Amino acid sequence: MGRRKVEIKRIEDKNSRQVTFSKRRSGLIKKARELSVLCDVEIALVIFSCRGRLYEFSGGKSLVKILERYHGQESEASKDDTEAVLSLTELLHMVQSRVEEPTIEQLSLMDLEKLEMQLATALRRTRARKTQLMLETILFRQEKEKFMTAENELLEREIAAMEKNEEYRSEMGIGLMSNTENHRLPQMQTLTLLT
Amino acid sequence: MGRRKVEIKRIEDKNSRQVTFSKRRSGLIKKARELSVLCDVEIALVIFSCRGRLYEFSGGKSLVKILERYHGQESEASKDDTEAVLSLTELLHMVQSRVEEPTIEQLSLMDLEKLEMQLATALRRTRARKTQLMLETILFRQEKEKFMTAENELLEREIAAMEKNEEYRSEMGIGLMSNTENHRLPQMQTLTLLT
DNA sequence: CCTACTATATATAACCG
DNA sequence: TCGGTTATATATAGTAG
Repeated sequence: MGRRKVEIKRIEDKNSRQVTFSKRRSGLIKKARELSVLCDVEIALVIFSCRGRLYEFSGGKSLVKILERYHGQESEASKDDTEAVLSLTELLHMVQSRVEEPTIEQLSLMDLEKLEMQLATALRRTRARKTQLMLETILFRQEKEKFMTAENELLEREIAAMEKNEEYRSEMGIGLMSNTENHRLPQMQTLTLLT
Repeated sequence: MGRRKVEIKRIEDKNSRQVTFSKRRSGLIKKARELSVLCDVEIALVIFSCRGRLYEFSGGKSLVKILERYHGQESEASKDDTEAVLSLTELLHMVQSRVEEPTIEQLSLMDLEKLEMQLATALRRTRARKTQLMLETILFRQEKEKFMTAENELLEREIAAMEKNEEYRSEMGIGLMSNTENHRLPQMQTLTLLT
């Protein structure tokens, strides 16, 4: 639809390719909007120009909402993370707001990708850090437990030795003896139950 | 562009809305394809019909590839999860293969969403379970530590008492007397119950 | 639900400032 | 690079089968 028919193949002339891109892009977005309104359907349209910029249209709900149907409750799932976690949804919101910001409208895809990368890295680090912290805590407590167990045994042996002395010295041997089991056993039972 | 001009607002007649949807949808997809070819750009177009089906077009790379630009290394980041985690990318692959499967081409959006929900739920459960396990381990070790600290103190007191006795008896040359078990044992039981 | 047919509305290629 | 004009190509609303 123009002065002459055009073949559908890559336009080699850089200039007219850019012009055509600009015109047809707005046309496509217009038609997408019309379809979504006329037929009450959800449409997500994302266009990455080869040299940097991102254009999008989303009908009905926001692009984020529509794309969320792909993730299900991805963002819900990350709510229980200890530290604030940037979900994909939030990332999209950030990207979107940046794109819609008139003053940064010229923000290149490269910039957006850099931003993305940073956010993803931050997220990965946060999660890794959380895991590491929990592991460290567990390992530390394991070590501490080992140490205290050894200490306990030592103390108990000491007591046993003293009791031996006691017995030896007292003719009757008044009963201090069996008490070591009394606190060891509950401990063992507790361990067994909880482990 | 038809026999008469149409207002861009929701078509109330269900039948003609469906007809219009069918016609304009193919038109929109055609135009998206043309734009992507003519101008050598990547385009992702996703259409959710309100009653069930999903249509899509993606120019250049696959829809998955294009949408991946939104996630960056999201799937990379989840690799360190304990159990196998279905990334959005994998989910998209699944959805796409289902959609492209000729025999299941009639798979409804409801079915796809059910599938999604299941995957997301599984993922959420896996993560929650992992967190819970780690927390439980930490709490258990905290309690155990408290218990052992108390026990150590008691044993130390016992030793101190016995040493006192020792001294006393050494001086006076008299046999042993008090035992501290009477205090110690109830205390131990309480601790055991609390642990 | 398509397919086909038109009449008409729209989109846009080439051109211009 | 942008916005407007115009001639033409395309899309599609209404209709029938």
